[in-house]
Amino acid sequence: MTAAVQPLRAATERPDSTGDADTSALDAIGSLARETLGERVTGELRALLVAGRLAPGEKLSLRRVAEALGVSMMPVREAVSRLAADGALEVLPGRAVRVPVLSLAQFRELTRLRLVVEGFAAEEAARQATPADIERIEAFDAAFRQAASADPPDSAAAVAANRDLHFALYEAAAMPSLIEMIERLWLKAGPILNLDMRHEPRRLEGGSAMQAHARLLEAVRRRNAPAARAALEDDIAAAAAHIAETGQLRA
Amino acid sequence: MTAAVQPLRAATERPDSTGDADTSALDAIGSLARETLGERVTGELRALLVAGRLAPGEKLSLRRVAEALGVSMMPVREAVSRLAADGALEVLPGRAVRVPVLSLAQFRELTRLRLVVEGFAAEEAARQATPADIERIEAFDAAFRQAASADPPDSAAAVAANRDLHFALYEAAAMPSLIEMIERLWLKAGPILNLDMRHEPRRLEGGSAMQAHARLLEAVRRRNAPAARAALEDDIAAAAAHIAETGQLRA
DNA sequence: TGTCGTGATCTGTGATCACAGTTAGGTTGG
DNA sequence: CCAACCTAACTGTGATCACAGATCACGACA
Repeated sequence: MTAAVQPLRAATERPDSTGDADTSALDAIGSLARETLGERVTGELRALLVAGRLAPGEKLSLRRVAEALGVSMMPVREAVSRLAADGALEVLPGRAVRVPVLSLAQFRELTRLRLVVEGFAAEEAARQATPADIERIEAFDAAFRQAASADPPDSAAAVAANRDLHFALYEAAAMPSLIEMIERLWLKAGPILNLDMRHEPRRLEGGSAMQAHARLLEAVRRRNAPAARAALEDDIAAAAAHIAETGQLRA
Repeated sequence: MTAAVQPLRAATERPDSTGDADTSALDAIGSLARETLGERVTGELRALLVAGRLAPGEKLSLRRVAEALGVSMMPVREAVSRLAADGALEVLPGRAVRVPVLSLAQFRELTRLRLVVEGFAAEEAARQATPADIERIEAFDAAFRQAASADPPDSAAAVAANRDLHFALYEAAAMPSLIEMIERLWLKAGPILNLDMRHEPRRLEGGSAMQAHARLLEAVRRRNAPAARAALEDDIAAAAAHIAETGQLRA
């Protein structure tokens, strides 16, 4: 019950070995600052959350997570503190820490904010995207199509590709704080959105996501900011509508 | 050098004594959850940051802050972790933790995001505001006018009233996650914005802020969402322009 | 058989200790 | 008089211990 948390691999591995293809070796030297254990745990939990690997309402135990990750309780406390500050986790007064269960109203608010913020990001991306940016987005789009069109659909790969696709778009806007904002929104909405996709991979077959992505890409290629926003809004709204209908949300 | 941090008052005071007039006694019992020490420290530091009491580049020492607040180092660590996760504080690799120094580009990005997000909040507030909401905003507006019109201007009071005015408006939108987003933005921009106002209270005399507030209030009273957005955008843009010209921002 | 009490076990929170790395200041050698 | 070294004090990070409170299961009583 307690978790899909797995041991952190190779504590000695170079922290900058995460394949950011566009960072030069020189930049890597500058940020040679070793990743702290707490940051590593935070990243691990964040990944689990946006991927929907941690279900809403699921309880986490600091000691359990610490043991599973092979570290002391201390870094886990730090990670949970950060995530709780973001609303990505919830720590009940005297109880345990758990993944928040969103009410329908909260989910609707989150969706409205995503429309505003990610819509703005899409506009800006359409204006600023370089050919290299567009190529990256196209690559993730292809990966998403493949995962979603498979039989049966590879939901885990689709979730990952969808995330990569969206953030490749947002990164094209070249606004770091904006990306942080969007990551926070995804952290909150991720558990329901992607848990659902994991449970009902058939949703992918409708193809509404693939269609929206196609329109989005075309708009970005033509530098049509309003069209990019519209396509992205459709993508978000379609997924949200499905969740609001079938998802398990609190009253 | 190290800080305007002051001891936490009355550790035994009831946490639910914050006057939420619209919560029934029964609900208050439910949320009797005592505020944790770490949360209290977080709140203290947040207040100092948005008020510009902590200057950009100023270094903080966990032990110093802990001693000043009369608590152990532990709660301070938690608070700093949270604020660092939000980008409101910055912890150098092997050095100390300090208030981030924004570059001009970062400040401009922050301003653009504020225009998008707070502009949306103003629109929504104009649509949803109740008479009670409007009264609260008017009260803070009056306080701001008084502080800004005094000779010499009471910059500290003006900063506080300005903050209260803006957040009273945003709270009228009744979107909790939206308010969290805006608080995060203020946390990042607060140090420069309000440090400057503290150093150059003459800026208040121009009256551009008061004028924008007046237009904002009038728009909200008439439920004119676009006008409210426009007025707020002018308010933000005017202050930002002043900072970008005279503020001390990194290249 | 149903219900309440009770203790063992778990929870997060806070404090204290230990440590490696950096910084700054003072001293010594040129 | 200047520069370089070197030591002492400080930094955040991580681990371990102690504690109050909540949960849950088991058992006794009605």
